[in-house]
Amino acid sequence: MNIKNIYEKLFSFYGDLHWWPGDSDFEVLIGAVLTQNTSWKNVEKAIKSLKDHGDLSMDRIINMDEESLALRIKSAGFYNQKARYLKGICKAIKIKYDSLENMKNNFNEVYDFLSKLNGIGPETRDSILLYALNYKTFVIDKYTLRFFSRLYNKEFSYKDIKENTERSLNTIFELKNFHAMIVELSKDYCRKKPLCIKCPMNDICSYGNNGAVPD
DNA sequence: ATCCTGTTGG
DNA sequence: CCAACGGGAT
Repeated sequence: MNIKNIYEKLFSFYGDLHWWPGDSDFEVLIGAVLTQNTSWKNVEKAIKSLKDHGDLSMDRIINMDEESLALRIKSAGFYNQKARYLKGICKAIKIKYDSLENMKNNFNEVYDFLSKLNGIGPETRDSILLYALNYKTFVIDKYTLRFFSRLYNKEFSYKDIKENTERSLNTIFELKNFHAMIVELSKDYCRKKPLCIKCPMNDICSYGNNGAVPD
């Protein structure tokens, strides 16, 4: 079973999940930070709150004082540090690139740039690269590692899965939708306490076939 | 290993 | 009531 087959099997169950919703690349970037350890519903509220009081632009985040920004994004949790992160990230982008459009032509440089920013770890970085900047890169989160380790009954590294997936899937759409489908599967079935019996991947999963699981 | 924190679902 | 949440920093 290779990555492409896993993708197809998931796709026949979930189809196109339309990730990531957002009216602009910048909104996607903001959402990537806001959603850290937070459900997407609460991020939507935060973004709506921002939009209700002005347009969502880099300059506005930079010029907004940190406390009122924190208040606007309160529903997303961790609002003090996220407000600080967002301002710092926007300032750094403004200084080095001026706009997100100017970040779309140099993967290695942008990858290193994002990696150094406070508030952007591996998953947020990869999400921004894939969903906001449209680079052909795969997002690995803790769901992805758990999913693959159960599927093959083997521990994989971040690099293992990332390189293998980027080799096997050819389009940006597939990379976007693969991550989306793994997240949905992990919330619906491949949870910490998994629901293997009803899981659409059960018949090819080593963990599901050993299945010490509820009905 | 702990802190950051509001919201929702079971 | 508690667990979980498209994590990251120290």
